[in-house]
Order: sequence, then structure tokens, then C-alpha cells
Amino acid sequence: MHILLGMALEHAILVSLAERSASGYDLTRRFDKSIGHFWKASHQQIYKVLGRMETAGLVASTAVPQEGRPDKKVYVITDEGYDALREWSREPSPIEPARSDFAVKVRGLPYGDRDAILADVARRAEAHRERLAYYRADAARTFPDVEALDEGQRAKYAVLRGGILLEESGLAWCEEVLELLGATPWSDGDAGSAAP
Amino acid sequence: MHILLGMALEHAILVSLAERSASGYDLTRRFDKSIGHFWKASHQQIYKVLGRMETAGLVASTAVPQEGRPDKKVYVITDEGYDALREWSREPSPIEPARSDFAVKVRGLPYGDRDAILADVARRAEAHRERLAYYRADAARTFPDVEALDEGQRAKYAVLRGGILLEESGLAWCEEVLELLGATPWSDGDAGSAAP
DNA sequence: TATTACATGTAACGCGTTACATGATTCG
DNA sequence: CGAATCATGTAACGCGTTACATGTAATA
Repeated sequence: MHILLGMALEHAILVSLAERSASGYDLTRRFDKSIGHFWKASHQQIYKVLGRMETAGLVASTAVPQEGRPDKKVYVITDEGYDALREWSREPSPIEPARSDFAVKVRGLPYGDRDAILADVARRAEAHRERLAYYRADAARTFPDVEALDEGQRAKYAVLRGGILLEESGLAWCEEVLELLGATPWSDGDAGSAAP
Repeated sequence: MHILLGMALEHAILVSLAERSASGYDLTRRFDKSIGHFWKASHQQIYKVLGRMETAGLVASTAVPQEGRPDKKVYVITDEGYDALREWSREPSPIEPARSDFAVKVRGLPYGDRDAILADVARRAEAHRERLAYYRADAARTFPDVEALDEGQRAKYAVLRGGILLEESGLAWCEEVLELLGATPWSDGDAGSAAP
């Protein structure tokens, strides 16, 4: 009946709506926060996909008038939506091919501006440190006692741990790149951007 | 003159051609191997982009007749191509937004087929182990003495290290997910797929 | 007075995937 | 005799980005 193709965003939306019904705007904010840590989506795209999903019967909407604020369309996941989620969960996820613009740039170091590239590496290291701090604080605040969590909470925690591990390895890589390729211009005097 | 937009694949091709001139077919094989570890591209796409790049003057081609085999078009990077590479290297790389279908699936565990998802995690762990073994062997074979490498070799080694760190963190994550969410059905008897 | 938060969209375009298309040679 | 390697493309389509479009209410 309903054919599920790649349609990556659809599943993220279905999971999010399964957790709690929401408007397109609400989803947009969620995709800037918790879910957005491992899946980005713009509001334009979300509205477009929500429309398509409603046509397909995976979600249903109700117009909700509000005072002093624009009306909102609240979306709910349907039984068909739940079915689609369950079916999707049974298919093995294709392993995402690596796509790192940044790795290309590091490899291209001999053909580029050495200092600029290394400064970029340092900048990225800083970004990794910031996100790490944010994730760790989030983990400590939201999941203080991991043993006491139910399955749903554990699933969320597991994803957060994935983010932490990813940032850690990203940071470790940046540091290794600087060690391997950097003449460490900041170790003896002039420090331009980061890394004390 | 030449406007550089996103055009991610172009840079990967320029770096590859800077290392050594090649035909579209050669590039396709490279994108299945070394470069392909951090940037995937199909031959269809490569031929298309090569055509566009030649029009833009970033690369130039020569038809090379061969015996017993089809003719090939060998592409060389031009001075303009080198300029474009250097300019690109000066722009800070945008930090790639995380996009993990798999993380969505883990988060959606409560709404999906628990056993199927956990089997999928185990399958991915195995895939990580395989790639890790491959990368490590490659590192040991190709870069036996890291101290002795020149800059170009070090850049390649740095990228390979990135792959290794990424696989390690991916594997560690899978193992954590299984610990957190798995009832470890293979720890006491029936072992279906992997993880002894 | 200006910007942020709330709220929902359309249009154009580009990158990447999948399917389709062709044809010679070599190896099992 | 069929499959893999060598070699180069075209066409259709989908997902995602960027720019454009509109309007109210609260806050600084």
C-alpha cells in the first residue's frame, strides 16, 4: 500500500510525533534541539514533508485556534504511521557512506593554504569541545541515574551517548591532525584563535 | 570569475587529480578505495561533474587511445584548478550537520521491533570491526614509520587516522547500545548472527 | 523602533541516486 | 557461454538548501 523509500526525514518525524504530537513549528524547534543533534531539518522541509505524510495517511492534523498567536496545525501519528515505523524498524539500516568535506581538505593540505587549514582544524576542535560540554551537561541533568531508566528513556540516553562518543572522536582527530601536521605556531608566542 | 558554491565532490576530484592525473574510470576506482573511505561517488556522478569542471576550466582532458581496450579520457588539473583548490582551502569548512538514520532508529526503539533493531546494531558493530581491521592493516602496511613521512604522506595518514577513530567510536557506540538496551539474548545460548 | 518569537508556507535550484544504455576483451 | 573488467555516458527523480513571502504579538 504505502511504499517507503529512502524518505529519511519521515521516520524522524514519526518518532518525534510518537513521543508527542506537535505542530510543524514545534517539530522545527525539536529539530533544533534533542532530535536535531543527530538529524537536522529546516522548517520549510518539515512543512513540505508533513503535507506529504498527511496525504499518505501517516499523520493527521487538527487546526487549533490560539489567542494572541497564529493558529497552529497539530499533527498526530496515525495507526498507519505506527505501522510504517514498525515496518521500517525491521529493515536493516543501510550504512551511511562517509562524506567529509573536511577530510578532503586535510588530505588536500599540500595543495592548499597550510596555515588556514590548520586554523580551521583548531576552530573545529573548539566546536567539538563546546558540543561535548553541552551534551555532557545534558546527560548529567536529564539522566542522573541511568540504572533507573525505562526503555524509552534508555533509548534517548543511548542516542545522547552516541553524540558524546562522536564528538569525542572528532575532537581526538582534530588534536591528532594538529600534532601530525601542525608546526604548532601557537606553542611559542602568537596565538590567533584558540588552543592555549 | 569561477564561482565556487557547495560543490563538494569537485574538491575531492581536484585533490585526487592533483595527486595524479586520471580518467573518469580511474577516479571511480579511487572513490571505491582510499578517497572513498571518506567520500563516496558513483561513476555517473563523476562523469557528470568532470564535464562541468572541464567547461569551467578547472581540469583539461586528453583522449588516449589504447590497444585492446576502449579509449580513455585522461583529466589533468589546470592552474585554475590549483587556484580554486587553494581558495577553497582558505574558507572555513562548514561543520557537517549530523544525519544518522540509525540514531533515529535507536531512539525509536519503543515504537519498533526491538529484536530486529538490536540485531541491526549487532550487524553494524560487525561492519565497524571489519572496517577497523581493514584500516589498521592499511595503516600498518602503508605508513610503517610515521616519523619518516613527508607532509603529503602525513596528510594521507591523518585522514586514515580519522577513519580509524570514527570506526572505533562507532563500534564503541554499538556496544554501549547493546549493553543499555539489549536483553543480551545471545549471552545464554542461541547466537543468531554475531557477537560471541 | 527594532528584533525576537510565533506560525505556515511556495519556488527555484543543485547534488546525489537509480535505472537505463552501449560495447570490446578477458577469464573461468 | 556467461561473468567480470575496462570505458563512458544519459534520463528521471527525490531529498535538501536557499531565497522569497506574509503577518501578529511581545520584548528590549
